[in-house]
Amino acid sequence: MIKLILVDDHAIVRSGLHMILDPEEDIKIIGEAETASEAVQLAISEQPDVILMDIHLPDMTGIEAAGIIKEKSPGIAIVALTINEDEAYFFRMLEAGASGYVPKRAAPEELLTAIRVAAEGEVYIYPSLAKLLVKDFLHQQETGEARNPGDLTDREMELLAHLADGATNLEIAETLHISPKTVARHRENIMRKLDLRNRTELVKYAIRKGIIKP
Amino acid sequence: MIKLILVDDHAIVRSGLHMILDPEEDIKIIGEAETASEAVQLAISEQPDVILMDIHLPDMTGIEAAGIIKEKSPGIAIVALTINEDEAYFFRMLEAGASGYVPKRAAPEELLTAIRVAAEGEVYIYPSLAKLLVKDFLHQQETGEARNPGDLTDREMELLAHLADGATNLEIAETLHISPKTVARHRENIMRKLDLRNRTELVKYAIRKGIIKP
DNA sequence: TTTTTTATGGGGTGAATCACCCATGTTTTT
DNA sequence: AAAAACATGGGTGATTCACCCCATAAAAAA
Repeated sequence: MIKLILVDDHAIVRSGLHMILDPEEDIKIIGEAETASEAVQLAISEQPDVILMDIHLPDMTGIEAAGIIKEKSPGIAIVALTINEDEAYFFRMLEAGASGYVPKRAAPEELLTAIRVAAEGEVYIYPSLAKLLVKDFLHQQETGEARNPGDLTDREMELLAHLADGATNLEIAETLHISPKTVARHRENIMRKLDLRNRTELVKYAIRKGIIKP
Repeated sequence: MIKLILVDDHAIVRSGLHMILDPEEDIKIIGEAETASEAVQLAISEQPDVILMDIHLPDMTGIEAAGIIKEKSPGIAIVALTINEDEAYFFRMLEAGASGYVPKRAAPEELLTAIRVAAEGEVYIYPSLAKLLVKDFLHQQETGEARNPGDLTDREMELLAHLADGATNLEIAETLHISPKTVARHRENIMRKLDLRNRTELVKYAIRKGIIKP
Protein backbone atom coordinates (compact mmCIF):
# COMPACT_ATOMS: atom_id res chain seq x y z
CA MET A 1 0.00 0.00 0.00
CA ILE A 2 1.42 3.38 -1.08
CA LYS A 3 0.82 6.15 1.47
CA LEU A 4 0.35 9.42 -0.39
CA ILE A 5 0.09 13.11 0.45
CA LEU A 6 -1.46 15.60 -1.97
CA VAL A 7 -0.08 19.13 -2.13
CA ASP A 8 -1.98 21.58 -4.31
CA ASP A 9 -3.62 24.89 -3.55
CA HIS A 10 -6.48 24.28 -6.01
CA ALA A 11 -9.43 22.51 -4.44
CA ILE A 12 -10.67 21.49 -7.87
CA VAL A 13 -7.40 19.80 -8.73
CA ARG A 14 -7.36 17.98 -5.40
CA SER A 15 -10.87 16.71 -6.16
CA GLY A 16 -9.67 15.48 -9.50
CA LEU A 17 -6.74 13.68 -7.94
CA HIS A 18 -9.09 12.02 -5.44
CA MET A 19 -11.27 10.83 -8.27
CA ILE A 20 -8.28 9.34 -10.06
CA LEU A 21 -6.52 7.89 -7.02
CA ASP A 22 -9.34 6.73 -4.73
CA PRO A 23 -10.35 3.76 -6.94
CA GLU A 24 -6.78 2.45 -6.93
CA GLU A 25 -6.44 -0.18 -4.24
CA ASP A 26 -2.70 0.08 -3.79
CA ILE A 27 -2.75 3.83 -3.17
CA LYS A 28 -4.09 5.57 -0.08
CA ILE A 29 -4.26 9.34 0.39
CA ILE A 30 -3.27 9.96 4.01
CA GLY A 31 -3.14 13.74 3.89
CA GLU A 32 -3.61 16.94 1.91
CA ALA A 33 -1.92 20.32 2.04
CA GLU A 34 -2.64 23.65 0.39
CA THR A 35 0.63 25.38 1.13
CA ALA A 36 4.29 24.45 1.03
CA SER A 37 4.79 24.84 4.77
CA GLU A 38 1.76 22.67 5.50
CA ALA A 39 3.25 20.11 3.16
CA VAL A 40 6.56 20.08 5.00
CA GLN A 41 4.89 19.65 8.39
CA LEU A 42 2.59 16.92 7.13
CA ALA A 43 5.43 15.08 5.43
CA ILE A 44 7.51 15.01 8.60
CA SER A 45 4.67 13.93 10.84
CA GLU A 46 2.97 11.42 8.55
CA GLN A 47 6.00 9.99 6.72
CA PRO A 48 4.24 9.12 3.46
CA ASP A 49 5.77 7.00 0.75
CA VAL A 50 5.07 9.52 -1.98
CA ILE A 51 4.19 13.21 -2.11
CA LEU A 52 2.35 14.57 -5.11
CA MET A 53 3.50 18.16 -5.17
CA ASP A 54 2.31 21.13 -7.18
CA ILE A 55 5.07 23.60 -8.02
CA HIS A 56 3.09 26.81 -7.75
CA LEU A 57 2.09 27.26 -4.13
CA PRO A 58 1.09 30.40 -2.26
CA ASP A 59 3.94 30.66 0.25
CA MET A 60 6.94 29.16 -1.55
CA THR A 61 7.57 26.99 -4.56
CA GLY A 62 7.14 23.26 -4.44
CA ILE A 63 10.81 23.09 -5.40
CA GLU A 64 11.88 24.67 -2.14
CA ALA A 65 9.46 22.50 -0.20
CA ALA A 66 10.82 19.41 -1.93
CA GLY A 67 14.35 20.40 -0.98
CA ILE A 68 13.43 20.78 2.68
CA ILE A 69 11.53 17.49 2.79
CA LYS A 70 14.26 15.52 1.03
CA GLU A 71 16.80 16.95 3.43
CA LYS A 72 14.89 15.81 6.51
CA SER A 73 13.40 12.61 5.12
CA PRO A 74 15.31 11.40 2.08
CA GLY A 75 13.17 8.28 1.90
CA ILE A 76 10.04 10.16 0.83
CA ALA A 77 9.61 10.16 -2.93
CA ILE A 78 8.35 13.39 -4.44
CA VAL A 79 6.44 13.56 -7.71
CA ALA A 80 6.09 17.06 -9.17
CA LEU A 81 2.75 17.84 -10.73
CA THR A 82 2.54 21.10 -12.61
CA ILE A 83 0.94 23.08 -15.37
CA ASN A 84 4.32 24.56 -16.10
CA GLU A 85 6.47 22.56 -18.49
CA ASP A 86 9.25 25.07 -18.39
CA GLU A 87 12.61 23.39 -18.48
CA ALA A 88 13.96 25.57 -15.69
CA TYR A 89 11.42 24.27 -13.18
CA PHE A 90 11.97 20.80 -14.49
CA PHE A 91 15.71 20.79 -13.93
CA ARG A 92 15.47 22.55 -10.59
CA MET A 93 12.90 20.06 -9.36
CA LEU A 94 15.22 17.22 -10.31
CA GLU A 95 18.05 18.93 -8.46
CA ALA A 96 15.81 19.17 -5.42
CA GLY A 97 15.52 15.39 -5.51
CA ALA A 98 12.20 14.74 -7.23
CA SER A 99 11.43 11.18 -8.31
CA GLY A 100 8.96 12.18 -10.96
CA TYR A 101 7.69 15.04 -13.05
CA VAL A 102 4.23 14.97 -14.60
CA PRO A 103 2.40 17.88 -16.26
CA LYS A 104 -1.27 18.34 -15.42
CA ARG A 105 -2.23 17.77 -19.02
CA ALA A 106 -0.97 14.19 -18.70
CA ALA A 107 -3.41 11.31 -18.81
CA PRO A 108 -4.47 9.97 -15.40
CA GLU A 109 -2.80 6.63 -16.18
CA GLU A 110 0.55 8.32 -16.50
CA LEU A 111 0.12 9.91 -13.12
CA LEU A 112 -0.60 6.50 -11.59
CA THR A 113 2.48 5.08 -13.26
CA ALA A 114 4.59 7.94 -11.95
CA ILE A 115 3.36 7.37 -8.38
CA ARG A 116 4.01 3.63 -8.50
CA VAL A 117 7.42 4.03 -10.07
CA ALA A 118 8.38 6.68 -7.51
CA ALA A 119 7.19 4.46 -4.66
CA GLU A 120 9.56 1.76 -5.90
CA GLY A 121 12.46 4.17 -5.55
CA GLU A 122 12.77 4.66 -9.30
CA VAL A 123 12.28 7.83 -11.31
CA TYR A 124 9.48 8.53 -13.77
CA ILE A 125 9.78 11.38 -16.23
CA TYR A 126 7.02 12.40 -18.58
CA PRO A 127 8.14 11.53 -22.14
CA SER A 128 8.25 15.03 -23.67
CA LEU A 129 10.25 16.23 -20.68
CA ALA A 130 12.51 13.20 -20.77
CA LYS A 131 13.39 14.34 -24.26
CA LEU A 132 14.73 17.55 -22.73
CA LEU A 133 16.97 15.56 -20.43
CA VAL A 134 18.33 13.46 -23.26
CA LYS A 135 18.82 16.49 -25.48
CA ASP A 136 20.70 18.26 -22.73
CA PHE A 137 22.84 15.20 -22.11
CA LEU A 138 23.69 14.81 -25.78
CA HIS A 139 24.47 18.50 -26.07
CA GLN A 140 27.02 18.21 -23.30
CA GLN A 141 28.52 15.10 -24.86
CA GLU A 142 28.83 16.34 -28.43
CA THR A 143 29.88 19.91 -27.98
CA GLY A 144 32.43 20.20 -25.24
CA GLU A 145 30.54 23.23 -23.94
CA ALA A 146 28.63 22.30 -20.84
CA ARG A 147 27.14 25.74 -21.32
CA ASN A 148 23.61 24.91 -20.38
CA PRO A 149 21.94 28.26 -19.96
CA GLY A 150 21.72 28.08 -16.22
CA ASP A 151 25.35 28.00 -15.15
CA LEU A 152 25.52 31.29 -13.34
CA THR A 153 27.36 31.47 -10.06
CA ASP A 154 25.46 32.08 -6.84
CA ARG A 155 26.61 35.65 -6.77
CA GLU A 156 25.57 36.17 -10.36
CA MET A 157 22.15 34.73 -9.62
CA GLU A 158 21.82 37.15 -6.76
CA LEU A 159 22.79 40.06 -8.97
CA LEU A 160 20.46 38.87 -11.71
CA ALA A 161 17.52 38.94 -9.34
CA HIS A 162 18.23 42.54 -8.44
CA LEU A 163 18.95 43.60 -12.02
CA ALA A 164 15.79 42.05 -13.34
CA ASP A 165 13.82 43.61 -10.55
CA GLY A 166 14.46 47.03 -12.02
CA ALA A 167 17.24 48.26 -9.73
CA THR A 168 20.01 50.40 -11.18
CA ASN A 169 23.65 49.44 -10.77
CA LEU A 170 24.05 52.06 -8.07
CA GLU A 171 21.06 50.83 -6.08
CA ILE A 172 22.30 47.27 -6.21
CA ALA A 173 25.78 48.39 -5.18
CA GLU A 174 24.35 50.07 -2.09
CA THR A 175 22.15 47.13 -1.23
CA LEU A 176 24.96 44.60 -1.49
CA HIS A 177 27.68 46.92 -0.15
CA ILE A 178 29.90 46.53 -3.18
CA SER A 179 31.18 48.95 -5.80
CA PRO A 180 28.91 49.96 -8.71
CA LYS A 181 31.75 48.81 -10.88
CA THR A 182 31.52 45.32 -9.53
CA VAL A 183 27.82 45.31 -10.21
CA ALA A 184 28.50 46.36 -13.78
CA ARG A 185 31.09 43.64 -14.18
CA HIS A 186 28.77 40.96 -12.86
CA ARG A 187 26.10 42.22 -15.24
CA GLU A 188 28.54 41.97 -18.14
CA ASN A 189 29.46 38.42 -17.22
CA ILE A 190 25.83 37.44 -16.88
CA MET A 191 24.88 38.95 -20.21
CA ARG A 192 27.84 37.35 -21.94
CA LYS A 193 27.14 33.94 -20.46
CA LEU A 194 23.49 34.07 -21.41
CA ASP A 195 24.03 35.88 -24.70
CA LEU A 196 21.72 38.76 -23.82
CA ARG A 197 22.04 42.27 -25.26
CA ASN A 198 20.45 44.53 -22.65
CA ARG A 199 18.54 44.70 -19.40
CA THR A 200 15.27 44.14 -21.16
CA GLU A 201 16.25 40.71 -22.38
CA LEU A 202 17.72 40.03 -18.99
CA VAL A 203 14.33 40.61 -17.36
CA LYS A 204 12.61 38.24 -19.74
CA TYR A 205 15.24 35.60 -19.09
CA ALA A 206 14.84 35.96 -15.34
CA ILE A 207 11.08 35.61 -15.61
CA ARG A 208 11.29 32.61 -17.93
CA LYS A 209 13.58 30.92 -15.46
CA GLY A 210 11.42 31.78 -12.50
CA ILE A 211 14.12 33.84 -10.82
CA ILE A 212 11.77 36.77 -10.38
CA LYS A 213 8.03 37.16 -10.69
CA PRO A 214 6.67 39.52 -13.37
CA MET B 1 -31.54 20.58 -15.75
CA ILE B 2 -28.45 22.59 -16.67
CA LYS B 3 -26.66 21.27 -19.76
CA LEU B 4 -22.94 21.86 -19.36
CA ILE B 5 -19.81 21.60 -21.48
CA LEU B 6 -16.35 21.38 -19.91
CA VAL B 7 -13.42 23.00 -21.67
CA ASP B 8 -9.99 22.34 -20.18
CA ASP B 9 -6.86 20.83 -21.62
CA HIS B 10 -5.87 19.18 -18.32
CA ALA B 11 -7.32 15.71 -17.94
CA ILE B 12 -6.79 15.88 -14.19
CA VAL B 13 -8.82 19.06 -13.89
CA ARG B 14 -11.62 17.59 -15.97
CA SER B 15 -11.67 14.59 -13.65
CA GLY B 16 -11.93 16.93 -10.71
CA LEU B 17 -14.80 18.80 -12.29
CA HIS B 18 -16.60 15.52 -12.96
CA MET B 19 -16.20 14.57 -9.32
CA ILE B 20 -17.68 17.87 -8.21
CA LEU B 21 -20.45 18.14 -10.79
CA ASP B 22 -21.61 14.54 -11.30
CA PRO B 23 -23.32 14.25 -7.90
CA GLU B 24 -25.35 17.40 -8.58
CA GLU B 25 -28.76 16.37 -9.91
CA ASP B 26 -29.55 19.64 -11.66
CA ILE B 27 -26.33 19.68 -13.68
CA LYS B 28 -25.48 17.35 -16.55
CA ILE B 29 -22.19 17.34 -18.44
CA ILE B 30 -23.09 16.84 -22.10
CA GLY B 31 -19.65 17.33 -23.58
CA GLU B 32 -15.97 17.97 -23.03
CA ALA B 33 -13.34 19.75 -25.09
CA GLU B 34 -9.57 20.04 -24.79
CA THR B 35 -9.02 22.89 -27.23
CA ALA B 36 -10.71 26.17 -28.01
CA SER B 37 -11.74 25.16 -31.52
CA GLU B 38 -13.25 21.93 -30.23
CA ALA B 39 -15.12 24.01 -27.70
CA VAL B 40 -16.57 26.31 -30.36
CA GLN B 41 -17.72 23.37 -32.52
CA LEU B 42 -19.21 21.55 -29.56
CA ALA B 43 -20.99 24.66 -28.32
CA ILE B 44 -22.63 25.31 -31.67
CA SER B 45 -23.71 21.70 -32.19
CA GLU B 46 -24.80 20.86 -28.66
CA GLN B 47 -26.19 24.23 -27.53
CA PRO B 48 -25.45 23.86 -23.81
CA ASP B 49 -26.82 26.18 -21.15
CA VAL B 50 -23.42 26.83 -19.64
CA ILE B 51 -19.81 26.39 -20.74
CA LEU B 52 -17.11 26.02 -18.11
CA MET B 53 -14.10 27.43 -19.90
CA ASP B 54 -10.44 27.40 -18.98
CA ILE B 55 -8.55 30.46 -20.22
CA HIS B 56 -5.25 28.82 -21.08
CA LEU B 57 -5.85 26.49 -23.99
CA PRO B 58 -3.41 25.08 -26.53
CA ASP B 59 -4.70 26.70 -29.71
CA MET B 60 -6.15 30.03 -28.59
CA THR B 61 -7.24 31.63 -25.36
CA GLY B 62 -10.59 30.90 -23.80
CA ILE B 63 -11.26 34.61 -24.16
CA GLU B 64 -11.21 34.40 -27.94
CA ALA B 65 -13.27 31.23 -27.89
CA ALA B 66 -15.82 32.90 -25.63
CA GLY B 67 -16.06 35.85 -28.01
CA ILE B 68 -16.76 33.56 -30.98
CA ILE B 69 -19.33 31.51 -29.11
CA LYS B 70 -21.18 34.53 -27.72
CA GLU B 71 -21.29 36.01 -31.20
CA LYS B 72 -22.92 32.94 -32.71
CA SER B 73 -25.01 31.86 -29.72
CA PRO B 74 -25.52 34.71 -27.28
CA GLY B 75 -27.80 32.55 -25.16
CA ILE B 76 -24.98 30.30 -23.97
CA ALA B 77 -23.59 31.42 -20.62
CA ILE B 78 -19.83 31.15 -20.22
CA VAL B 79 -18.11 30.73 -16.88
CA ALA B 80 -14.37 31.31 -16.93
CA LEU B 81 -12.32 28.95 -14.80
CA THR B 82 -8.67 29.77 -14.46
CA ILE B 83 -5.56 29.58 -12.39
CA ASN B 84 -4.72 33.08 -13.51
CA GLU B 85 -6.22 35.81 -11.36
CA ASP B 86 -4.60 38.52 -13.39
CA GLU B 87 -6.88 41.51 -13.74
CA ALA B 88 -6.13 41.83 -17.45
CA TYR B 89 -7.61 38.41 -18.21
CA PHE B 90 -10.47 39.14 -15.89
CA PHE B 91 -11.55 42.33 -17.61
CA ARG B 92 -11.02 40.92 -21.07
CA MET B 93 -13.12 37.88 -20.25
CA LEU B 94 -15.94 40.13 -19.07
CA GLU B 95 -15.66 42.11 -22.30
CA ALA B 96 -15.96 38.86 -24.23
CA GLY B 97 -19.31 38.29 -22.53
CA ALA B 98 -18.54 35.90 -19.68
CA SER B 99 -21.23 35.31 -17.06
CA GLY B 100 -18.85 34.21 -14.38
CA TYR B 101 -15.23 34.15 -13.34
CA VAL B 102 -13.93 31.60 -10.85
CA PRO B 103 -10.29 30.85 -10.01
CA LYS B 104 -9.31 27.21 -9.68
CA ARG B 105 -8.38 27.71 -6.08
CA ALA B 106 -12.03 28.45 -5.30
CA ALA B 107 -14.04 26.01 -3.20
CA PRO B 108 -16.17 23.56 -5.22
CA GLU B 109 -19.34 25.10 -3.75
CA GLU B 110 -18.48 28.43 -5.30
CA LEU B 111 -18.10 26.80 -8.67
CA LEU B 112 -21.56 25.25 -8.33
CA THR B 113 -22.99 28.61 -7.39
CA ALA B 114 -21.35 30.25 -10.39
CA ILE B 115 -22.78 27.65 -12.76
CA ARG B 116 -26.31 27.95 -11.35
CA VAL B 117 -26.21 31.74 -11.33
CA ALA B 118 -24.91 31.82 -14.91
CA ALA B 119 -27.63 29.40 -16.02
CA GLU B 120 -30.22 31.84 -14.67
CA GLY B 121 -28.81 34.54 -16.91
CA GLU B 122 -27.16 36.37 -14.04
CA VAL B 123 -23.47 37.02 -13.45
CA TYR B 124 -21.32 35.50 -10.70
CA ILE B 125 -17.96 37.00 -9.87
CA TYR B 126 -15.58 35.50 -7.35
CA PRO B 127 -15.41 37.88 -4.36
CA SER B 128 -11.74 38.88 -4.49
CA LEU B 129 -12.12 39.63 -8.18
CA ALA B 130 -15.40 41.45 -7.64
CA LYS B 131 -13.40 43.74 -5.39
CA LEU B 132 -11.31 44.67 -8.41
CA LEU B 133 -14.43 45.62 -10.32
CA VAL B 134 -15.76 47.74 -7.48
CA LYS B 135 -12.39 49.36 -6.88
CA ASP B 136 -12.12 50.21 -10.55
CA PHE B 137 -15.64 51.63 -10.56
CA LEU B 138 -15.06 53.75 -7.48
CA HIS B 139 -11.76 55.00 -8.84
CA GLN B 140 -13.50 56.25 -11.96
CA GLN B 141 -16.25 57.85 -9.89
CA GLU B 142 -14.14 59.61 -7.28
CA THR B 143 -11.22 60.85 -9.27
CA GLY B 144 -12.37 62.17 -12.56
CA GLU B 145 -9.52 60.29 -14.16
CA ALA B 146 -10.71 57.16 -15.81
CA ARG B 147 -7.04 56.36 -15.73
CA ASN B 148 -7.20 52.66 -15.15
CA PRO B 149 -3.73 51.37 -15.83
CA GLY B 150 -4.57 49.91 -19.18
CA ASP B 151 -5.62 52.95 -21.16
CA LEU B 152 -2.82 53.09 -23.64
CA THR B 153 -3.65 54.01 -27.20
CA ASP B 154 -3.31 51.42 -29.93
CA ARG B 155 -0.10 52.99 -31.10
CA GLU B 156 1.29 53.02 -27.58
CA MET B 157 0.42 49.37 -27.17
CA GLU B 158 2.28 48.63 -30.38
CA LEU B 159 5.29 50.55 -29.16
CA LEU B 160 5.10 48.85 -25.78
CA ALA B 161 5.27 45.45 -27.41
CA HIS B 162 8.44 46.38 -29.25
CA LEU B 163 9.99 48.12 -26.26
CA ALA B 164 9.33 45.21 -23.95
CA ASP B 165 10.67 42.84 -26.55
CA GLY B 166 14.13 44.26 -26.06
CA ALA B 167 14.38 46.51 -29.10
CA THR B 168 16.21 49.84 -28.82
CA ASN B 169 14.55 53.09 -29.80
CA LEU B 170 16.49 53.12 -33.05
CA GLU B 171 15.49 49.59 -33.99
CA ILE B 172 11.85 50.33 -33.34
CA ALA B 173 12.08 53.53 -35.35
CA GLU B 174 13.40 51.60 -38.33
CA THR B 175 10.81 48.87 -37.98
CA LEU B 176 7.89 51.28 -37.80
CA HIS B 177 9.37 53.85 -40.20
CA ILE B 178 9.14 56.71 -37.73
CA SER B 179 11.72 58.94 -36.08
CA PRO B 180 13.67 57.65 -33.07
CA LYS B 181 12.49 60.80 -31.36
CA THR B 182 8.90 59.77 -31.79
CA VAL B 183 9.68 56.38 -30.34
CA ALA B 184 11.28 58.07 -27.36
CA ARG B 185 8.26 60.30 -26.92
CA HIS B 186 5.83 57.39 -27.03
CA ARG B 187 7.96 55.57 -24.50
CA GLU B 188 7.88 58.60 -22.23
CA ASN B 189 4.11 58.82 -22.48
CA ILE B 190 3.72 55.14 -21.76
CA MET B 191 5.99 55.24 -18.74
CA ARG B 192 4.27 58.32 -17.37
CA LYS B 193 0.80 56.81 -17.82
CA LEU B 194 1.81 53.58 -16.16
CA ASP B 195 4.09 55.15 -13.57
CA LEU B 196 7.10 53.09 -14.55
CA ARG B 197 10.71 54.17 -14.08
CA ASN B 198 12.70 52.29 -16.68
CA ARG B 199 12.57 49.70 -19.40
CA THR B 200 12.99 46.92 -16.89
CA GLU B 201 9.73 47.72 -15.16
CA LEU B 202 8.15 48.19 -18.54
CA VAL B 203 9.01 44.63 -19.49
CA LYS B 204 7.53 43.26 -16.30
CA TYR B 205 4.36 45.27 -16.86
CA ALA B 206 4.03 43.99 -20.42
CA ILE B 207 4.44 40.41 -19.25
CA ARG B 208 1.97 40.80 -16.39
CA LYS B 209 -0.57 42.15 -18.85
CA GLY B 210 0.07 39.42 -21.36
CA ILE B 211 1.23 41.88 -24.04
CA ILE B 212 4.39 39.90 -24.64
CA LYS B 213 5.50 36.45 -23.63
CA PRO B 214 8.58 36.15 -21.41
C1' DT C 1 -17.43 74.70 -32.90
C1' DT C 2 -14.07 74.77 -29.59
C1' DT C 3 -11.25 71.73 -26.85
C1' DT C 4 -8.74 67.63 -26.03
C1' DT C 5 -6.36 63.72 -27.39
C1' DT C 6 -3.36 61.44 -30.54
C1' DA C 7 0.59 60.75 -33.50
C1' DT C 8 4.16 62.73 -35.37
C1' DG C 9 8.65 65.26 -35.18
C1' DG C 10 12.68 68.25 -33.21
C1' DG C 11 16.34 70.05 -29.52
C1' DG C 12 18.97 69.66 -25.24
C1' DT C 13 21.01 67.82 -20.81
C1' DG C 14 22.68 64.83 -17.53
C1' DA C 15 22.67 60.29 -15.94
C1' DA C 16 22.93 55.50 -16.90
C1' DT C 17 24.13 51.78 -19.64
C1' DC C 18 27.08 48.91 -22.44
C1' DA C 19 31.25 47.08 -24.26
C1' DC C 20 35.67 47.03 -24.25
C1' DC C 21 40.36 47.26 -21.71
C1' DC C 22 42.97 46.50 -17.20
C1' DA C 23 44.11 44.44 -12.39
C1' DT C 24 44.33 41.52 -7.54
C1' DG C 25 43.30 38.15 -4.14
C1' DT C 26 40.66 33.94 -3.06
C1' DT C 27 38.70 29.65 -3.92
C1' DT C 28 38.15 25.58 -6.55
C1' DT C 29 39.57 22.35 -9.76
C1' DT C 30 42.90 19.77 -12.18
C1' DA D 1 51.66 22.82 -7.40
C1' DA D 2 49.63 24.84 -11.39
C1' DA D 3 45.51 26.31 -13.69
C1' DA D 4 40.95 27.83 -13.82
C1' DA D 5 37.17 30.09 -12.01
C1' DC D 6 35.33 33.60 -8.95
C1' DA D 7 34.53 38.09 -6.71
C1' DT D 8 36.20 42.30 -6.35
C1' DG D 9 37.46 46.91 -8.32
C1' DG D 10 39.07 50.62 -11.96
C1' DG D 11 39.10 53.35 -16.60
C1' DT D 12 37.34 55.02 -21.21
C1' DG D 13 34.28 56.05 -24.76
C1' DA D 14 30.21 55.43 -27.48
C1' DT D 15 25.52 54.76 -26.99
C1' DT D 16 21.27 54.92 -24.84
C1' DC D 17 17.99 56.44 -21.53
C1' DA D 18 15.04 59.53 -18.99
C1' DC D 19 13.34 63.74 -18.66
C1' DC D 20 12.54 68.54 -19.81
C1' DC D 21 11.33 72.09 -23.65
C1' DC D 22 9.02 73.01 -28.18
C1' DA D 23 5.75 72.34 -32.38
C1' DT D 24 1.82 70.73 -36.04
C1' DA D 25 -1.81 68.24 -38.29
C1' DA D 26 -5.48 65.05 -37.73
C1' DA D 27 -8.90 62.89 -35.20
C1' DA D 28 -12.06 62.56 -31.44
C1' DA D 29 -14.73 64.47 -27.79
C1' DA D 30 -17.02 68.28 -25.39
